Amino acid sequence: MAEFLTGMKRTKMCGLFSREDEGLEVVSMGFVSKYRNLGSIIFVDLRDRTGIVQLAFSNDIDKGSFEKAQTVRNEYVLAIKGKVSKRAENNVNLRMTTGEIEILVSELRIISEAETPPFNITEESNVNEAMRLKYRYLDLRRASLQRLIILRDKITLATHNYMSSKGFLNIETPFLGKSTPEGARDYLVPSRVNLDTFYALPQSPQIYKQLLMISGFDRYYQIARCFRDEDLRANRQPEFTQIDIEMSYVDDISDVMDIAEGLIRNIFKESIGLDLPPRFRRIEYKEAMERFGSDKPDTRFSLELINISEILVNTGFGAFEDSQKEGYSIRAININGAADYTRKEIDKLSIVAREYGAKGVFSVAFKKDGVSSSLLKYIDEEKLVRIKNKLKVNEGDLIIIIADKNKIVFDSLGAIRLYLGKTLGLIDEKNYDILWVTHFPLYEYDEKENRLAAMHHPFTSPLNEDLIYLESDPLRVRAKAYDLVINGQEAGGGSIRIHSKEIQKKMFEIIGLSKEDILHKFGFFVDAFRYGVPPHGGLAFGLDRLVMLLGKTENIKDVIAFPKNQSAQCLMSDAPSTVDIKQLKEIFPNGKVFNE
RNA sequence: GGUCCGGUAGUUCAGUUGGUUAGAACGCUAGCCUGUCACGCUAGAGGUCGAGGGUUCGAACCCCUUCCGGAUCGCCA
Repeated sequence: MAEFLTGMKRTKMCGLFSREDEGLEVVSMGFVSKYRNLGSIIFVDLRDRTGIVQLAFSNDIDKGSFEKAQTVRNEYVLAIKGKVSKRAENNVNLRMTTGEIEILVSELRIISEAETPPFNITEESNVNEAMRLKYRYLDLRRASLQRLIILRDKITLATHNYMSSKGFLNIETPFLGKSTPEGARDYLVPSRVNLDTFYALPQSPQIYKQLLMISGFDRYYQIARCFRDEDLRANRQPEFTQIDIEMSYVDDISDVMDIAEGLIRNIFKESIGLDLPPRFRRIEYKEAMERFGSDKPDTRFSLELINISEILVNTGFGAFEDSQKEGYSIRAININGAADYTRKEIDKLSIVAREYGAKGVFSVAFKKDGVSSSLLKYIDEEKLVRIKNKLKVNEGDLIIIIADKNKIVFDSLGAIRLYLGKTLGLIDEKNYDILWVTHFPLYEYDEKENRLAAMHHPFTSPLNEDLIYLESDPLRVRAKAYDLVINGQEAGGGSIRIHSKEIQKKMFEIIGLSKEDILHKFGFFVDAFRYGVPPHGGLAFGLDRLVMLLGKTENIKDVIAFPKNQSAQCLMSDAPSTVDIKQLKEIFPNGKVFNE
């Protein structure tokens, strides 16, 4: 039978006991983490979120609690009264922070019994993720997960403190909003009061925060939940959290980046005690793509891409012929000391490349006894020397070449670079590599829709000096946009926004929105621009990704208390689920869900 | 939507050129044990081999279908 706490007040949490408590009468509470019955003495590891303390029960200390302790099992919830005692020297456990003491129990209350859990709640247990998600509340008892949830709290607290200290107001924006089907799919919520109409859950508070600037709040931030109905990944959930920031009277990207740097520095300091440099490196988008094949480069290792189009043009080799065309190129990386790679190892790189649309890779191995490559027929000695010089090749090196459209070359060679960085152990996992990527293109070409699309979002301001190309050569226009990249992951990004109604109108036109589209989707937003708009800008950090980076985990589920699985289901509560027909009839009384 | 990997005891896994009664570790139950901390020792319980169909004298193993999970590409303004 479960007992009550009545009269017992906890004096200290389990993991906080130390030698200084020796001799004190204490009250402690927690879960049974481990139970060791040695016959005439019983040890229990009592666990709470701060750690573990060892309890000792024996006839010599208290007969009643000793007998009761014999019925205790793992995961029981206990409350105990006892005396902190220093352990004999040969019984000290140096692996526990509380290992120098134990509590000799004089009163035991079994507050709650527990059935045997469906899996072992230990750090070593390596359990199927579906099982862990079904019993999420048990999985969360593990210290390694609690550590991440606690880290998340430190990060949000550091955020609130810093933003408040810089004069930013924490303002909430609606969950129930208007569907704006640019970009990701919206989660829709039917309205019962207004038949046949729908709210959409926000993909981000973007429009609201810009309206807050138009309202004159000047500096806003919010730790905001966002929703996107897209397919999931190891680092993507249908609902996720952003640290969302917007500020007025800014024009230059540095105005926002300075605040963001301060925030990130404060977060690192407060959460893991790490001092970051006073300035983060900056690299322009074009350079990031050319050197690393990525707009979120992992610069913890080199292995950079080199453009060799110029050398291999006019070789007469079919696969290289396109490289003369606009938007095509031939690029290579030099893998030091890899000349003796087997066919299989090179094939593996080819497979990586093909995932990103490349047809395959060409290799040139500079072996001791000569150069080996399927391209030798097409490359004469002079070209070979030029390649060697450009890629700084030494004997024993292997170069990998990809020729295709720029996007494919960057994506596939960039992926090979990352693959090699990981598998060859070129990455120092202890370090944090932080940099800004700036000067993104304002537009990209959407081949499927056959139109221009905003690379960031359609409220992003063009660079002043590129405004002249807005109509004549829009793909040449760069944006006042910036991404913060940490260890090759996009931690956050933002931009200076358009504050001119003329440019905003032009922007909508260029991405192919008709007058009706603009009115229907963004009418209220365009209206607001008629009544005075302070120049403004901001950015958003992915909170979940920040916790992942600082907590050194690769799985976003580890940093969210109750995450969804890859099919966007909650295996614990079984959401989403069908609903009662009564509920449906209230929302769709005519049985009409859509008309075409 | 495509591709790849996986599903055997409560958990993590082993197990096929198709052949008696499907194993191990941890966990669980019972007994013993006064210094354990991955306690130890002894004994025991526990399985529709994801599901359905097929091939075969015989299927965890081979074939087909299907369900479930994970990774990844597309997608994620």
